[in-house]
Amino acid sequence: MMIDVKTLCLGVLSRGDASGYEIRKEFEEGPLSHFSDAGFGSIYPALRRLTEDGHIVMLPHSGDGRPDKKLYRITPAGRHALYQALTRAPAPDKLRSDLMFILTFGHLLPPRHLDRIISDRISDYRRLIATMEAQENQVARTPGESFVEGMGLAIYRAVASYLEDHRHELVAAALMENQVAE
Amino acid sequence: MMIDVKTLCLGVLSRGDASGYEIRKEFEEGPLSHFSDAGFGSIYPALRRLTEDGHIVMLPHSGDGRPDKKLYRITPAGRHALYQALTRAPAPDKLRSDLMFILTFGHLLPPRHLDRIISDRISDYRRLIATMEAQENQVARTPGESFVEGMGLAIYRAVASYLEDHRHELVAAALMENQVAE
DNA sequence: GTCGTTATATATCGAAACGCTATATATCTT
DNA sequence: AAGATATATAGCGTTTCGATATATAACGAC
Repeated sequence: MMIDVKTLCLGVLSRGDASGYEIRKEFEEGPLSHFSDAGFGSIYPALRRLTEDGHIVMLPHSGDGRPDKKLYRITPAGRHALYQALTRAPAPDKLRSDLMFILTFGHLLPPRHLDRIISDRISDYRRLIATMEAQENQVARTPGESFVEGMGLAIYRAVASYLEDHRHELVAAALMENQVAE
Repeated sequence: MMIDVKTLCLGVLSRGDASGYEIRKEFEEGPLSHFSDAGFGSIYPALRRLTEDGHIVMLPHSGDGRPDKKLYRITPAGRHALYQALTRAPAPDKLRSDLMFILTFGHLLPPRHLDRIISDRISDYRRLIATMEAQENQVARTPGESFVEGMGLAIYRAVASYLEDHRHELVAAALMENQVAE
């Protein structure tokens, strides 16, 4: 059974107080962004449930900045719940990939479309890899964060390289299928 | 916006008639298993919606075997809907990984637990890679299927190799953290 | 200073999916 | 024959998704 959004939020809050919006930002840009995702529609209900569970508390308003901003802090009970989750056996990873689904039928598609989506995805990954490499020694990271950042990089490199090395095979199959159809 | 379970089912049915259970089996064992997943709780409602949409039809009972078995067939309208989805730009891939979440905090965990979950995951991947490699020339595949199978293999190899090459770094950090705590 | 744009911030909603359970039939093994 | 496993459909409460709504603060251009 996979780690749920409540636990993901506890993970973010274990590193410091945060608002719902800031937690969402962590999922988009922080160390968690490579392997987690959660939208507002799940974060806010999760924060409410965590508050009811006593795993987090909402801090009193600081009086400066945004009057509507709610800051949350993890409690000792929340740290314990997080630790329980971290010392359990991990569920298998789950990947959802439109690209791979589309490429399964790639030989049946217009070669131009096929070539475009592969090119675009290679560009996306190469850009992301360059950004991560540029940040590699600029950002303070824990050993764990460095480890998974490296792991994410290894995955992105493998995918980009595979697409670069093998794209011509699939595009050729699409061209041949195209000729057979004519 | 990601490809939904309806479209995934159309993809399976585009290769031949199938029951709900058989579609689920494709997500578990077939070419789709590396990058898609859908449980019965989403497949059956999706099949019902696809039937209402006119994208699939339920075949008359064959009279032999299971009396409760419902076989579905894709319609021309269903093929068109699938084609529309396949010629759209793919959404970014989404990975959910308990392992990477746990490893983010790995240096804070008991080194024995850490070592165990990494070892287990390496074994899982090495076993999966061996199975895929053994099947590589035994199973009839379309060019698209071969392409994404190779892509899946490249990812699994990258992850297994990274874990093998770098595990000692994280375990050492956990041991040091352990000593500091004592 | 004003106005428009962008960022920050919380919350909600309908639809879809998740994870599990229930029930039933067929097939296989002992 | 009995028990275990595989095949088969379906449902259910909970969670998540993806989008939208509303509001305030900050920023940039003029």
